[in-house]
Amino acid sequence: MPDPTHQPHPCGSCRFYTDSIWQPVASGSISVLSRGFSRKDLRSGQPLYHQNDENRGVFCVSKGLIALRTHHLDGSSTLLRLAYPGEIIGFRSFLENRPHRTEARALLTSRVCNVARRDAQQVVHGNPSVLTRLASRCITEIDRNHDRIIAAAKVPNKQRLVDILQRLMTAHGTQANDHLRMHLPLSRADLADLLGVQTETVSRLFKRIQQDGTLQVSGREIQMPLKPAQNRTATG
Amino acid sequence: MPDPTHQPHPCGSCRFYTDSIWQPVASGSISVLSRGFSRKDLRSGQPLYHQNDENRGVFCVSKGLIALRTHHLDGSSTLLRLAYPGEIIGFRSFLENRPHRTEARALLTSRVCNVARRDAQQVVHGNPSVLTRLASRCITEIDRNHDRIIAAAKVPNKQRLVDILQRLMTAHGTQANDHLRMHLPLSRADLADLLGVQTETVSRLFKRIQQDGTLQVSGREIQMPLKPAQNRTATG
DNA sequence: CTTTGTAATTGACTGCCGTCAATTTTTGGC
DNA sequence: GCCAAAAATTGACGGCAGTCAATTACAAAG
Repeated sequence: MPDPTHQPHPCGSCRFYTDSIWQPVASGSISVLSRGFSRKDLRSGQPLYHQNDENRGVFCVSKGLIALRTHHLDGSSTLLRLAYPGEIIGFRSFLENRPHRTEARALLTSRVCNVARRDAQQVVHGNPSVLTRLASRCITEIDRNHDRIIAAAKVPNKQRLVDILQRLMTAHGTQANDHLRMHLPLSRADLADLLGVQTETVSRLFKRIQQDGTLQVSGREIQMPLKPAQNRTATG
Repeated sequence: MPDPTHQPHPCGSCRFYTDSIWQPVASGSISVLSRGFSRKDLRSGQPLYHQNDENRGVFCVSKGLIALRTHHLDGSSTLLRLAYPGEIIGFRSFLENRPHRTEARALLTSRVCNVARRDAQQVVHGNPSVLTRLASRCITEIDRNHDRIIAAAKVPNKQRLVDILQRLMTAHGTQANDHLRMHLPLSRADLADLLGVQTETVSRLFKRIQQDGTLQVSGREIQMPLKPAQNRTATG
């Protein structure tokens, strides 16, 4: 921008700009935002932060897929959340000023935007609407968790696995002929941690799903018919 | 009123005052708070609000026990949360300006304080610290949900039931000799909804727990040894 | 005190999942 | 292309939970 008094909003060109937690913001805060703003590209498998790390601000997933995972004392872990593009992560430790309780790790080549902690705090203090939007994201997370608790209690594991795969397929699948294809970004162990079962069970679930004809699996390659014959869903 | 310029804080005499979301607040907001403030006593089984009801403000449990439950289309339900004294409820629909997604119902004779929606909104707008405290409660709820998701995946149902009973015992049990006693405020169906199992399973879990000697059950009367000898080996 | 409906328990049976163990397949480095 | 390590699958078996059904215990109303 030629005019330094009118810096562009760092999220201005993002496809999630309208839903950004950093928008709207007083014009004076734009420079603070820009100062703390940075992008980070992650390769698949690369960690963004570790459990117990100090918070370094709020992160926003711009591209890819991030797994939020807690490690337990017995060495096992639970995959608490898959963060899709447009979602923010690290907000709990940011708001509560505490270390991260989960590890964040890219499952795909990903891009994550960050506003450094101090600057983010300054923007929040100067713009109550940002806090309102942060609270809104917290509530979205609560709703997500409620859905998961309900699903764990009411939905058979087979269907829960299909639901996870469909969500992933929607976000990261590619259309080929009359099928959707995807290279599964999660290991069997990850899926097991997500479902709360053992990896052997995930293998058996895959076998049963495949026998139903819902989808075809070969290692991490997954293919499903375009018209979701499963479930409800209005077919044209 | 003796001195209208120095109204007392409506939560001032509450034992949870120091953790109140309505504190601290600008002195000018006290009168708004007081205007919207009300107490409500509930008998056991009495609903505070229903699923899909419009939000009427933020509620704070002062005494008793409130169950937050969602009803599903198939007629079943899930008990998403037990709200203990000091905790707030209804904050999601308040912050998001949407109908309640859960039903709130007293499981014990309870007292609930309320700040009416309009007045609560006014106080929030005038006092950013209130929003910070609300966000903090949201995060507490997220943490609770995470704990529950992890427990559902990692902890056997028998132990989960014991954990629930111990929490209830701590909050509502009475000491008698070397035992803690409690009249269970939840039905078997409620416990089943909380664990995500069937009522028959809850019955069988109770039988197994009793055989272990962890506690004694007779209908809704529960008794457990004062020294928490459960887990691991029996006491010598 | 009885009645009547609801809540809770018990039994029988089936099926899914955990566990242990043994392969087989895939992956990453050379 | 080969090798070692990791990931995934398969099999066998036991146990816990779901389901259906029947019975018993409890509680509110007359």
